[in-house]
Amino acid sequence: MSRRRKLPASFYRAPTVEVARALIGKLLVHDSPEGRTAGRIVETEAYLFEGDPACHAARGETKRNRSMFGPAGTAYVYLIYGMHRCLNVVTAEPGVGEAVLIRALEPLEGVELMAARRGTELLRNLCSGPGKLVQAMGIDSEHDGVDLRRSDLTVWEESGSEEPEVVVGPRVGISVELPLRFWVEGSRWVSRGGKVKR
DNA sequence: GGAATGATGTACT
DNA sequence: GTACATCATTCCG
Repeated sequence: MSRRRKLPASFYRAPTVEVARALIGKLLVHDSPEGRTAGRIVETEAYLFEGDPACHAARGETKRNRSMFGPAGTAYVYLIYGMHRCLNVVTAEPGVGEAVLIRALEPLEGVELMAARRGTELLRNLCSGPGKLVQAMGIDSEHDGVDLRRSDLTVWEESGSEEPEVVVGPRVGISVELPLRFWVEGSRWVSRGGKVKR
């Protein structure tokens, strides 16, 4: 039987690319009044302050990206395309302005609650995209700026769980071609309908 | 004050 | 594969 341990603060302070890679296989858990939902992270993307124009923090601190400049282990939640929200994990030292976008989860707990929130029965459509997983997990703008170690939204690692095989490729929807996207090789839970390009 | 834009998802061909 | 819904933030004037 595997045991769960909350990720220590030092985990998030590592270089952003390392954190993005290491977050694959970890567990995202949300305890909401409706119940608990949890999933295994299978896809992430790193956003760097240096040389990465696609990073929200690239042009300095604004009202929206304020939490990206907070301490490592802070959640950064923002609205995209006027209708979807995305969840990021702030990394590195405070003030650096780097983060990891959580792009897809393998649903583990509270699957029925996820399905109700998403309005679909199809398991593969619950968390296979940044906007989808935010909706399925019941995350909203209230979670922008919360501490992922001391709030209802937390990240865990499982002792004894096998290390997934992680592969790297270019990010999705970004014109800047950098190998900053990480996902589990062959996973059916990743975004883009599982059709991954390397 | 106003217009352009986007780290997406869904529906439809 | 392609169209488009929809709005907070950003940037320009």
